[in-house]
Amino acid sequence: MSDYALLAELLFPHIDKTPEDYEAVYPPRNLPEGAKVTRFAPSPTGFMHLGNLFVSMIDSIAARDGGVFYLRIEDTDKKREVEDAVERILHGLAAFGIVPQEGEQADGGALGDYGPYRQSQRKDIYQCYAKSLVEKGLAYPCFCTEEELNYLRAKQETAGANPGYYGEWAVFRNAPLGEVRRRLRAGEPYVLRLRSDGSEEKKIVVEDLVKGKIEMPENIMDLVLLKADGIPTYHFAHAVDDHLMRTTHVVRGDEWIASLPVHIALFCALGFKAPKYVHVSPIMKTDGGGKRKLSKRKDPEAAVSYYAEQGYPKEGVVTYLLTLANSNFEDWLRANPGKAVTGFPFNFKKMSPSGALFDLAKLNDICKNVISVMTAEQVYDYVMDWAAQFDKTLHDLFSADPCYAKAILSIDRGVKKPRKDIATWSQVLDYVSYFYDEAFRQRFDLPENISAAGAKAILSAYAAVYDENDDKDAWFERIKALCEPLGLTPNVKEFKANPQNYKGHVGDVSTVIRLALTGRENTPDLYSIMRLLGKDRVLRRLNTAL
RNA sequence: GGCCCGUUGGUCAAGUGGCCUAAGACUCCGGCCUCUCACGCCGGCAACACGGGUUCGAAUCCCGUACGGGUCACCA
Repeated sequence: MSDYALLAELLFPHIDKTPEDYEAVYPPRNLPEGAKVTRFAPSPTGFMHLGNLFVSMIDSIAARDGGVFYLRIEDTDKKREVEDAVERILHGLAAFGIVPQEGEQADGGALGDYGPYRQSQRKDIYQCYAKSLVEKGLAYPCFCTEEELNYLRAKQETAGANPGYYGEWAVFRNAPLGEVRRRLRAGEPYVLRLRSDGSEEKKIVVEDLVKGKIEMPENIMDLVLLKADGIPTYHFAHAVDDHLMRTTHVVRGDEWIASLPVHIALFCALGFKAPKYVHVSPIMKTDGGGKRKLSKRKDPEAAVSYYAEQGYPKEGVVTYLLTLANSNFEDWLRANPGKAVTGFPFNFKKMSPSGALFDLAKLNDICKNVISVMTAEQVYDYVMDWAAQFDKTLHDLFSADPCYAKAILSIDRGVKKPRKDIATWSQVLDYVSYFYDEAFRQRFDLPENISAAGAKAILSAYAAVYDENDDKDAWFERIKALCEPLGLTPNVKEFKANPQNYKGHVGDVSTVIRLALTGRENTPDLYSIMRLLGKDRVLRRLNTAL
């Protein structure tokens, strides 16, 4: 038995499976040609960053056409773990219509044949591959303490060498078997390190699907594979899991690019074929003069939950994100109205290699468009869902009389040029408030060109002739008829041509009425509003406005 | 500092050597429509980071500079 084999047995006596056993348990997936296997692999902190949503969305859309998108929990760092994290992650995704077909579930179970999907439950698998690496002389135990590592770094600094555990500096790289055995017997803690055979002179080349060709020096670090507690580092788990779970495309933030040499080295040492990499740029925001990544600590809009709370329609957020991912998405949407987003021919290569600035104005515009083409019924349902959780006042108002609520939402909806007033559900209460006596605050801010007496005259004259049975034309005729006795003109064009001849025009009349009925100068179509308000409310407001 | 990535209007971006007098969308500003507002329509402001090459010809290819970002853990 070789020293390596001896060492492997010494380190992992309890591991009796071989990599071949696992290969048999997790065979290549039987999928249609070209189908992609993607995964979302968060650590269970429970916090969903906008970037996480962005990546998951890409994962999920890439796995269409017979592929698989699964959720894997990377809980190799117990310090960061949070209760209920998986549930929160799944909720965060589902709120935007993203549902992994496979992987960890909220109830602690899992879907799929390639599990467990929680890294803390895969210890034996990692150790099996670690053992095989030791047998091949590609990994070894290192007994350095934190202090020793600090000392090493200090020494490298004074020597002008690059810091790190590598080459000549790797103290346990060639430790004799006897010493290892002695330390092991003494119960000294150790980590397992890769015995790197890389050379700085040589390059690795990775064809990234968004960044293109990336060339970097080979890895020379004897990086940690297994931590002192026997749990793998991200790098080692990535190689083992993505191979065994047969991931074809790894979509992740581009902060991982720097680790590419390490990952390539690991896939190579383990004898695996590396997946395709899709390194996406972070979503940025401006800060002072420059731009920076959306920060979990400083920016509330970095959290996916923010959009739910603010009441952004999920389709709007997804559309915006998709626009950032593939800028032709908006054009496609316009050309294919009503089609499900899953029909969009998403393309990794159309993703921008540089980071996009988050643009709230654009998001709002998209959301307004999205909501404007919904039916009143749909809007009502969404609003109720949102209000149930975030706005009791609105929820009470809307549930008291659903028909009335839907009638309000129907104004200028379902026509060729629908109104676009609403960007978020949280704006709905303000939008509809004057339809409800409970929420209506009567106030009358006199427009500049109208006197209090003039306004009063208009209101009383109108109250005298108002007829709730008028159709729209009759209604407008009645308002126009009010003009001349009061020194105004019903003809706006005429007014514009000879403003000196009149005190105002019919627009001023309707503005005064509008003000009395709604408390604001700008609203949707007044006639529709009055029909909904009904005779009693109209007359009461007309009479009490001033 | 080493290594890597990026850089077209205020923002997202099209563009893969001649079709670029550089598209479209958002924002902003005019105007039209109009009972107000919104919608819609018409129009406008506004960009290839800089310097060298290669080429008949460069936003596009190469080199350098500047600026921005990332990364150098027993975190992911």
